[in-house]
Amino acid sequence: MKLWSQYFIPTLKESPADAEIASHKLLVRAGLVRKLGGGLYTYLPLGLRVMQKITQICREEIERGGGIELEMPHIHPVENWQQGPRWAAAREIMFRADSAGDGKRGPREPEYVLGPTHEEVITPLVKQEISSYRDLPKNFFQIATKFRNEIRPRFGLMRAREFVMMDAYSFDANDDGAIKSYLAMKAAYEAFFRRIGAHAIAVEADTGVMGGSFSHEFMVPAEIGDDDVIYNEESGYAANREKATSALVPAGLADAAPTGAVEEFATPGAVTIAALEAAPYGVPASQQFKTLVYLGDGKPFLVVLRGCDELEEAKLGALGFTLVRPATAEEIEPVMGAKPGSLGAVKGTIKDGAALVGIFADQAIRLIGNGTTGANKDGFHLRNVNVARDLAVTKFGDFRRVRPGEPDPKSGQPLKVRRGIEVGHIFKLGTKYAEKFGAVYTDDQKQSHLMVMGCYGIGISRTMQAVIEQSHDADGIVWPWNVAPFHVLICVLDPQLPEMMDLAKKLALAAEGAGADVMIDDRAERPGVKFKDADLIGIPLRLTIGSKGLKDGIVEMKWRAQKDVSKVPLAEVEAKVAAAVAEAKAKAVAAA
RNA sequence: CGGGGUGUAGCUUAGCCUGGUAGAGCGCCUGGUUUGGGACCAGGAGGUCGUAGGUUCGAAUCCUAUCGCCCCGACCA
Repeated sequence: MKLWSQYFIPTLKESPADAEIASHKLLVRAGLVRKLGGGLYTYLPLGLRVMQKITQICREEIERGGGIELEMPHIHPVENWQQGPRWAAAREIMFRADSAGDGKRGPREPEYVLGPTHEEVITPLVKQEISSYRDLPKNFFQIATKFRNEIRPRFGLMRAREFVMMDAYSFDANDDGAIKSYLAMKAAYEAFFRRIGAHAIAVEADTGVMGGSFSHEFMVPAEIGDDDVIYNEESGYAANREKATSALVPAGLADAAPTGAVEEFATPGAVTIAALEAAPYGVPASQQFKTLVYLGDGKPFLVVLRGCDELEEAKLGALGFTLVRPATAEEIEPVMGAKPGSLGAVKGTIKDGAALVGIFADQAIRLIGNGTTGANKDGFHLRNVNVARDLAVTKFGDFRRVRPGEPDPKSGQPLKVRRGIEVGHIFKLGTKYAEKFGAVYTDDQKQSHLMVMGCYGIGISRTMQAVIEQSHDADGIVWPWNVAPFHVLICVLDPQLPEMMDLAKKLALAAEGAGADVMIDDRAERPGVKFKDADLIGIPLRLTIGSKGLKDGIVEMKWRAQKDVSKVPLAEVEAKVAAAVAEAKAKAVAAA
């Protein structure tokens, strides 16, 4: 048991000026964290306890899912990253770990970076240590601090420059094994989030800079989340907006027949979809082709969409480029022969078609059939452009952003959208890293093969805040039992009376005997202050010992999540407290 | 990095427009009265007004630069 007066819980009546959302305010007000600088936080004793509880549950579940714990350095030789597949893309977010000495060593290139994640460390390690199929599969994990120079830290621990993450890396002999490892981790994640009392849902996600073949994000639904989840409850479909697709284009859609010859017409000054929709042209956006020019690793390519659709840039990741960005107007004209606003992908109209590495069309343009597009000649457009006959499409794909209300790819029912906080992510990586680092093993036929990898992350510190975001009320935090910094708070209203403190300690022992962490509020504060603080820090079970109750021979027992107070006769209180703790514990286990 | 906002005591802030040398509440310290939902009274400590220039007899206030922080966007656990 701990005595509040001997502990350190600096609660605040007012919210800090720089906190905007409930969970961020409560983190600070309840004395869980304090800010050092942008995206940098001290975990105060109470916050650290919560982190430790989450960490321990995470450790147990990942181990159950096949993980083996180790710990890697936070400082990485830059060579590891240069050798890996994503140095160009990832270096932006990495901190350099230069010497902060007196400068006598002289300026030098960064030789070290602070680890934002550890594929570049674990893969060489496994390459060095494992070379036989007999030693596979293996799944290594750690729970440690990560460093990312986020362009914009946000919302307290939600996006910090330094944060605690569980990261795991699986190595399998083949694809089947990798899928098995992936599914085991998915199950471990689900168990973890259930146990800590967070309602997280697995959604299909884009693989981003990690690369790899498929992935799921674990999202805690919350208004303040950074991500949009596209979902349908009945069918169970759920995907990150970046990845989400819909059944907008029917599976058996036949190509539309041409309606006439392609015809050029003058459109002076009309360089937007909206301008062509307006008089005198009157072409609905849904009948226009939108042609965008991008650079993939420096080489131009086109993306063609319906005029009414938005490009989902993340989906361009499927094209296999390392770095993708929109081309500038200066880069576009020499290739296309026109400025943005008059661009199109009609065969024979592109000035330097040979420069293009591809023309990628969203499949939804097939719904247009015959439409209007730019002529690659400033001030002119083409009509009667037939998708099958006239467009020089290299490949059709899914590049548009899905909108709510479109048919669910699983059931055809309308899709919905809601915000979520990403608290975990699992990737099936494939052999991308194994290739770069030469992680190979020998099978029972003396043949060499690349290991097939997966990687997995849970934002521990972010999860702590997500739990608060999901579980609080107007008075403060309402901790789920399994992550509460303490389970039982005993408020002693007259701590100067030894008999009250004796009773408090007796009850504390009873609660501890039943498996609870107990805090006694023995501060010389007025009752109102203690009750307000108790609600604020959100301890699940509160016992109140005061002269008023003792006169009637009772102790009060109140659950943080409920309104009613029960009065327990002194003769029964030890047993009742122990029973309440045992019951809460059992409930928390049953939920998991 | 683009757009917007903000910086005054440990915290929340007033004052700034219209320049005259900083005020409140909370917290803290002392004493007293209180004691079941953030008590009251009296006294007290605590501020180079983010920083650096400039204008002016005089700058928290006006101008310039710079830094920090917050929000929106692109990226991520």
